Amino acid sequence: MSPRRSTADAEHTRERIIARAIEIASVEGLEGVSIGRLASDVQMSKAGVLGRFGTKEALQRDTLEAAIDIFRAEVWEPSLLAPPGLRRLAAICEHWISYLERGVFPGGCFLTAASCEFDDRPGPVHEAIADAHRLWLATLEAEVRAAIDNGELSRDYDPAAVAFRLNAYAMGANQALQLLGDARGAALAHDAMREVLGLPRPRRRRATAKPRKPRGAAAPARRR
Amino acid sequence: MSPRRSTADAEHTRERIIARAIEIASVEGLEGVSIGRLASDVQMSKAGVLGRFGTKEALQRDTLEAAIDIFRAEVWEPSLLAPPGLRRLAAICEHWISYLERGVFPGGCFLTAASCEFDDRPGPVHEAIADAHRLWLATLEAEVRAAIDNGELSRDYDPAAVAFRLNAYAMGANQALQLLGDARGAALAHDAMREVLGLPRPRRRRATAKPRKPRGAAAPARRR
DNA sequence: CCTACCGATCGGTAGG
DNA sequence: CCTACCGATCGGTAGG
Repeated sequence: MSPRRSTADAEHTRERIIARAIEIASVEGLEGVSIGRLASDVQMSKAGVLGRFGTKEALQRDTLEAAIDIFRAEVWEPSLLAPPGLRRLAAICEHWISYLERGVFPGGCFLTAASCEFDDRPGPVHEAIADAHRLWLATLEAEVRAAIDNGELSRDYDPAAVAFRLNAYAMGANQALQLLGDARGAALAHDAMREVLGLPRPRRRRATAKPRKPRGAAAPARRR
Repeated sequence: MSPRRSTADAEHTRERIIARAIEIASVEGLEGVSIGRLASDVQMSKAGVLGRFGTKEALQRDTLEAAIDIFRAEVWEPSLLAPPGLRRLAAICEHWISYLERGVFPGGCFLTAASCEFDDRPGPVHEAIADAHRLWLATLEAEVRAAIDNGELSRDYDPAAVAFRLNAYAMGANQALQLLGDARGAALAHDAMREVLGLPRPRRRRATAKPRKPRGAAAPARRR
């Protein structure tokens, strides 16, 4: 056999395990990923699966990390094509809504689900989720500050308030789409995100059939 | 023994089981409520616990229903003292934030947790959660319509958009408080809720130490 | 990576 | 409401 075969195969096997774990966890939760079921799904023995990670908790951490990588690749990285500040924030919102609408994870936003599941369970998985969330909020806040420095947003805007609201709208959209199966959630969140950023409403998306009024003024998330 | 004793005891026992199930479920999720653990916690046999409900799923439904009753008693019922429309909406927001801040459930908002846990698991528990969420959104929308009819809000306000945003802010506050342990989430949500309703900022709550600017204009959640 | 196994716990049932 | 039990599955280990 080729000298690299076992290493390459091992990496491939690991990726297959993680990919399946992400699918299961996005629907059943990270705690719902059981080693026996995972082994049967990827046609391996339990010991074979567990051997890659050591413990279930390590498997959960690696699964979470891979899911965060997907979120980053879907929402953050494509937004780097836009310049820092308001245009990048607008790009993030577009990609974020698209990520939720397309159902990148079968069970809806993985990070929201993991956040709810582990918000009161102490331990390394909780810490990893909280760190990822804090990092994302800080990233959004940094872009708001850049927009202020660019003169695109008034100095009255509070970066923490804007980040809080954008994140809240994304969670609301995820709930509408996943729990209620209500596609209007994406448009409601999209409108709200653009309003928080003081951006005009874009060409109409699929939304309610209600009569439209002229658009309102931007909604400032001001400092207190 | 008194003729009513067994019935009263049975009811009391049932309440003890449900009360414990709510505590467990708010931290570990509804799926994390196991009959054996519940039995041990309330000092009964597994068969004794299960006999009350028949199946685990029925126990989950009854636990959910009891949690919804608590939410209603904490947030909705005290708001009925305010007249329909804007003043009732303001009261709902106050009680909602207070409910989240006080940690009425040990694991944070039970309904948000259950919504995340069951958003992609079909079945009667999913339906019960979705029904409860739809009812709550419809309740908020009805109050927005009343506020419009009262002339307290402009006809440009979209009731569905307002309800969506209020709910999103509550979820954001819950995440900040539970996942991050960040008490500022309550003030951020409170400010955002009042802004959506066009209400002035109230006397300062415990919030950030940042310098304050004069308050901004109300944030209209207008029809498209 | 495998087979074979560990003790613990799961939801649920039989029989009283 | 109890004891006693069912088959299934859990996370994890021994030994190779």
